[in-house]
Order: sequence, then C-alpha cells, then structure tokens
Amino acid sequence: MAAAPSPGTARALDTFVKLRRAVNAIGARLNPALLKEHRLTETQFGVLEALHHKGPMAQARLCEKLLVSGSNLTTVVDNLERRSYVRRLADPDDRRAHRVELTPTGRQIISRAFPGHATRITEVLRHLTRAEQAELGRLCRKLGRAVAGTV
Amino acid sequence: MAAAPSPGTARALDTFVKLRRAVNAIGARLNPALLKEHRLTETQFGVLEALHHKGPMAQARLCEKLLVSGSNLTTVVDNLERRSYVRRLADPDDRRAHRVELTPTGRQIISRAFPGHATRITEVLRHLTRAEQAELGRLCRKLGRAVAGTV
DNA sequence: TCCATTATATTCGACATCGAACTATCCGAT
DNA sequence: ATCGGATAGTTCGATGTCGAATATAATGGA
Repeated sequence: MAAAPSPGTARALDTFVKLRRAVNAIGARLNPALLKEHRLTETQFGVLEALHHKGPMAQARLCEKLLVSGSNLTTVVDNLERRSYVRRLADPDDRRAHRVELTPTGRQIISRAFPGHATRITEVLRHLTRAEQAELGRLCRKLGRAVAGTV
Repeated sequence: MAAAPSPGTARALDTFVKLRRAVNAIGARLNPALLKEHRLTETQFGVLEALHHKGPMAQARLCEKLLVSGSNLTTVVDNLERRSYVRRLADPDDRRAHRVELTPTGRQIISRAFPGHATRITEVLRHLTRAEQAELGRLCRKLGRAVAGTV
C-alpha cells in the first residue's frame, strides 16, 4: 500500500486539478473559434499579438513572452512566414539573431482576429464578479511568479 | 483606429493572461521531471493515473476526464500500449467500445511516478496559503463549470 | 589575442493535438 | 423490423511541442 497523502498534498492536488480543468475548458472554447474564423492556432495568435502590441522582436524574446521552447518557436514562425504574416530580418546589432516583424497582411489578420478573441474571453470571465476576477488574477500572478522565480 | 476596449474586457484579458501564464509556468516545472524520471508525458501520466484510481474504463470516459479529443486519446493509448503499460479489451456490453486497463507494468510505473509528481505539485502550491488555495480552487471550479455548462 | 562560455537559431525525431472523414455499433421512434 | 441519428474508435494530415545535437556568433577572462 502507498502511504496516505498528507492533507497538504491532497489540497494541492485538488487545487491543481481544478486549475488545469478550468484552463483546458476555456481553451476548448477559445481555440476552435480562432481556428475556424482565422485559421490561427493559439500560439500563432500569441506571436502575432505580441508583435502587434510590442513591435518587432527577436525570437528569443517571443520565447520568453509565450513560454515556449526555441525549437517550437522556429516551427511556428516558419508557418507564419510561409503564409506571409511575418518576416524574419537580420538583426544588425547581433548577427546570431533574427528579428521577427509583422507584414501588412499579418497586421491585418491580427487586427481582425483580436476583437473577437477578446470578446470571447470577456464572455467567459463574466461568470466571475469583478472582485473574483481580481482575486483570481492575484493568485495566479503570485503562483506564476513564485514558480518562475524558483527556476 | 480600433475602439478602446471596455474596462470589463481589459480586466478579463488581464485575468486570463495571468491564468495562462501560471499554468504554463507550472507545466514547465512539472513536465520535464515526468519526462526525465519516467519517460511520461503529461497526458500519458493522466491516462495512467485515471486508470490507477478509477480502474479500467472506455476511451470515451478517458476523453471526458482529460478533456482531450478522441483522436488524441487513440494516439496516446497506442503509445502506452506499445510500451505494454496498458491493454485494450473488448467491452462485452458494447461492441463499439474498448476498455483500457493497466498492465502490471503500467501499475508499477504509475505507482512510482505518482508520489514525486504529487510532491512537486505540493511544493508549487505551497506558495499559496491554505485559504488562497481553497479560493483559487473555488474560482477555477466555478469558471470551469460555467464554461463547460455553456457548451 | 585566444579560448571557454554563453546565447541565438535551426534541424531532427518523437510525441501531442485537433478536426474531418470514416466504419461499426447502438438505440429510439415509427 | 427497420431506419435515422447518436456514439465509440480509428485514420489521416496539419500543426504544436519538447529535448538533444548542431552551427554560428557574441562575450568575458587569461
């Protein structure tokens, strides 16, 4: 027989399961719409959105923002570049780096996709009150920072 | 010019970003350990864990529990079966269905992998107090149910 | 200057993931 | 009894995702 988990462990597991399921459920709501309406995956959207709001940046910067691996980002940027939504430019200050920037087409795509996405997120979060949203945000921020800080 | 987002939208977006980042950060902590120590992905672990705690079940049941698509589950069970961690058995009551069950090897694997995983989750969640964990769980549960309920 | 280390990006192989199309089966209504 | 719709799984193609290995370039110290 395995030892009975401590109360602290049971509580942590329970919390984690609920956190996971909530995010999965929201993703299951958001992502199909993004795919159907704009043929964009979640990560593709994330890249375009980051470039749209922060301007051109090196792939390593995008990796940090989106919390994905470098090899993954290479693939995603490849696919976006194939559709001419983004361009890779040599970085004059660092010959290792490629700066990624939106093309006019890419700018158009993200400008059209963003409002609907934001609306859907708002609809989902409307199930919580303002205060609840604020508290959820605070707890997630605290958790995220603690985890990232311990790496 | 795009219209300025309403305060409600800005709040929802902010909350959602924090939620996403927290889950990603935790996954980045948990999954590499699972992969290195037991050569298991998150979903493989989820399947083994579900079978371990609930006993054999049809793939459709696993899909519901793990919130993944049927085609995805077919792939994951294929990979687990190839390593002889699980078996597919014909369901005598429904000839369409396959019941999935752990092999002795699979039972051994999940028995060994579970404690470490639980410990890591506990360590992560320790950054929140009991009351905060309870509140986070409550909010996620509320959110998850609301979203799933609207499908 | 030269070298070890670090950082940026790519390639490769394995696996996850989805939706669409498909087969087989079940089940309820006629 | 049967027929139409729902359900269980699989297959396929596209994409995401990671880690390991690789190539190149920057950087700091001997």
